[in-house]
Amino acid sequence: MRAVLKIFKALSDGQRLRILKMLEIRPLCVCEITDVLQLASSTVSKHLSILREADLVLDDKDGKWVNYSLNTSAREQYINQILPLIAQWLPDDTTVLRDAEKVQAVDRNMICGV
Amino acid sequence: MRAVLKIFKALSDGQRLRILKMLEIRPLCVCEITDVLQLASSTVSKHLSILREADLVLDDKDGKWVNYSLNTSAREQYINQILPLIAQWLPDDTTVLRDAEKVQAVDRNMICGV
DNA sequence: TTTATATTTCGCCAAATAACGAAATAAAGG
DNA sequence: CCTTTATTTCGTTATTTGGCGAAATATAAA
Repeated sequence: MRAVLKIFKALSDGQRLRILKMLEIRPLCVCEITDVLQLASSTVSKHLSILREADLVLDDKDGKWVNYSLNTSAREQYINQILPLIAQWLPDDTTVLRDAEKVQAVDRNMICGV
Repeated sequence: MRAVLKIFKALSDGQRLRILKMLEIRPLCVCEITDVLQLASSTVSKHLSILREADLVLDDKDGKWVNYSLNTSAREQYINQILPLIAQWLPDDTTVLRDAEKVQAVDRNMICGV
């Protein structure tokens, strides 16, 4: 039950849901997500660690950046079953749509280290 | 996003997950659930109201009892999609199994108003 | 009508959580 | 090596949440 609870707790926050919906578009680094959510980078980092601990996302180090992506082929069935559900949810949510536009436009070389 | 968040928040508590798994067996009244979870009835009532607000369960008044049941045919797709997932999860969880045994044995006429 | 029972609501307290900024860590580039 | 940049960790604070018991509500039974 611990694993399931970790997943639902990870999913029970608006900012983290927004992050997951953004990662459906493409992998993102912390500062790109920070730019969209308009939160402190330490806060975004914490959210991402909660998503990672729940196995919902993967982190790949790429030089000074850490790319986060959806864990679309997890060992756990929970993840494999719930991520597709979320992927088809909220297609018309205004916040999600606005975030998606921002993700399209964002370039880590421009926005990181302003 | 509010509706989805409400659902995930409702699912992100161990006691409420236990309640949902118990309701997979059969509808239950508050005092039956209270007997299994060993919490104050006011606490159980609060948990049930959170599950109801999320549309995960229905409440049917039956005399002095209120029967709670899974909302297996909800209007919202979220509920229709997530309840079947949960139904196939945690089949071997020791707490869930122990709760299930207790649900089989419990009789509201015996345990309510001890 | 009075009493008993089931449930909900309310007020309170302790623990968990989300947010921030500052400091620590790690890698890139001059 | 030294500086810059991206990220994480830590300490603090405000808010939320889960728990309880007492009081309120509603129905059944006597």
